[in-house]
Amino acid sequence: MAASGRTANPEIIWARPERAARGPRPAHTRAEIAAAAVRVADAEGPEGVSMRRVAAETGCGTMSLYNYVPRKEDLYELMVDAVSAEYDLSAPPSGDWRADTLALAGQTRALMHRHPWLPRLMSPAHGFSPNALRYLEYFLWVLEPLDAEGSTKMELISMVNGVVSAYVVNELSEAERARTSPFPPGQEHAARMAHLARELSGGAYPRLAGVLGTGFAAVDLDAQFERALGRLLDGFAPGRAGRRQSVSASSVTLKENRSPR
Amino acid sequence: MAASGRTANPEIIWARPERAARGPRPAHTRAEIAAAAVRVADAEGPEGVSMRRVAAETGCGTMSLYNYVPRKEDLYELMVDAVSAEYDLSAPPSGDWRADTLALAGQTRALMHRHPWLPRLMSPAHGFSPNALRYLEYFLWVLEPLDAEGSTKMELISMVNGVVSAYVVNELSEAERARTSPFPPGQEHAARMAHLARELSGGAYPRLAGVLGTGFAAVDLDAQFERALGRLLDGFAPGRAGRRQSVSASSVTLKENRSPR
DNA sequence: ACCCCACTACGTACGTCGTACGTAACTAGG
DNA sequence: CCTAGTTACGTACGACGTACGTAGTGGGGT
Repeated sequence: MAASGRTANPEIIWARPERAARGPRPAHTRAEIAAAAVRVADAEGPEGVSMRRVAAETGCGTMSLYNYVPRKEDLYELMVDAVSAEYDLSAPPSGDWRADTLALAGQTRALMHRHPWLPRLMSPAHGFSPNALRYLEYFLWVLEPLDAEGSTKMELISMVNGVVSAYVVNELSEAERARTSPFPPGQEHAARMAHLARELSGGAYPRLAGVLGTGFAAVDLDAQFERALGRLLDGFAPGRAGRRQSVSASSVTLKENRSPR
Repeated sequence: MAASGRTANPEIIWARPERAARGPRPAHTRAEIAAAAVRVADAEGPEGVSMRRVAAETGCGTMSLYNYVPRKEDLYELMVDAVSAEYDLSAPPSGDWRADTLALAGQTRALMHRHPWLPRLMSPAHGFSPNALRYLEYFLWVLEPLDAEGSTKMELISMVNGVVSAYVVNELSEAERARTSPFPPGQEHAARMAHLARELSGGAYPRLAGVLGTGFAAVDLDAQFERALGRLLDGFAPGRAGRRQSVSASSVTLKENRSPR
């Protein structure tokens, strides 16, 4: 009969014990495999993370990996959890939830710079890994001085992480594209810019041409990041909590144009 | 000798003419192929979009696709541009940049609900497609009443799109996971919830347990979406433009912990 | 102490993917 | 009209995720 490891249980990987009660002791650990996968992704990008490659990096046969990781998607989950251990959550919150949140966001940004594959491999469903729980708990601790409902706090956390992720993806997009591109470095970007200049010179996009024409001379990315996030947090600051009534009147709700699919 | 279509030019697909000067007239158009790919992605998800599948849907041989699309990544670009044509940008801005921006964000959200693969396939590098330029131009038109620098406006656009994308990914994550999961519907989610409950009952995450324990009874997603975005826009509203000085003092900058890679 | 069997390790194999390349048919510019 | 550049597409290659079979291993029940 098939071994229990083969029967496809819809189990979360974190619910499955690392070591089975019976049988020989595994030659590797989850942490080892996660570290190997992270090493591969750091060095070769997320597209380099294949079961064969990670198995080779771990030092075991390809199919042996499936004893530790039932599906490749779970390997991603292991990877995200592994790098999430890099969060430094040792210092207790200062009491200034705004500053602490910005510091946390800064850590997330740094994490994503160290592991550029993180935004692509992270998914909202990864919220149950040990380090994700640790991170969430700490974030809620940071937000304790904030006078808001629990659901609002969770919303804030999601928004902050979403914004950080979006911001970093923008920051890294050119580098990522250059890394993936099969052409000499810079050539693709040059072709893009040439095309953009050609389009803008046609006069069909006057406002865009005006904005892009003035140039983006050496913006301070760190300052821009803080400014953008600070604006988001301002929206959560008490005292200005009220939604402006002029909004919901004119904005489009989704109900009327949701697809029937 | 190799045909020019084969030599790998780092050209942007939008810079390459749809119809070559010489040779027989192509049997299909870019729009046809993009529509076919969108049809496949809508019906089977982004992982169903293979060159073979799209070629079959288009009604041509697999390798004939490469006459229209040099690489698969360019097919993604075609798809994103194709659905971006669904934006209704006919009405001139009302003069209320805040309301108009929320309406635009609502359109983006609706678009992503109709095409759930959009957030995953969209990349910041897709900003040069015809419909992306049209969208950007319109957005800048909407923002004309806002007294801010061009770079700030571009920042706002990026942030809004980032937040909308992050929000929708969160909204759709459970449905997407159910669609991808090889297990009976709901079973995976149930297993996740059971695991979460088990973890929380251990007492290691008291704040998280408190927040999640109160339950999220039937939140109004539309209202939540508007509230979240409204908060973001509040940060851009003039009169409160100044960054709070307490911020940059205590927040973590990236310079000190950027990886040398 | 022993045995049994769940479990580990891993080689082989299948179907699918992106796409390089060769060839035949076709069509506009000289 | 010729001919060169282009379209159409079949074949083929290497890499992927992973189902499955088999051999070996070691801990719990007797």
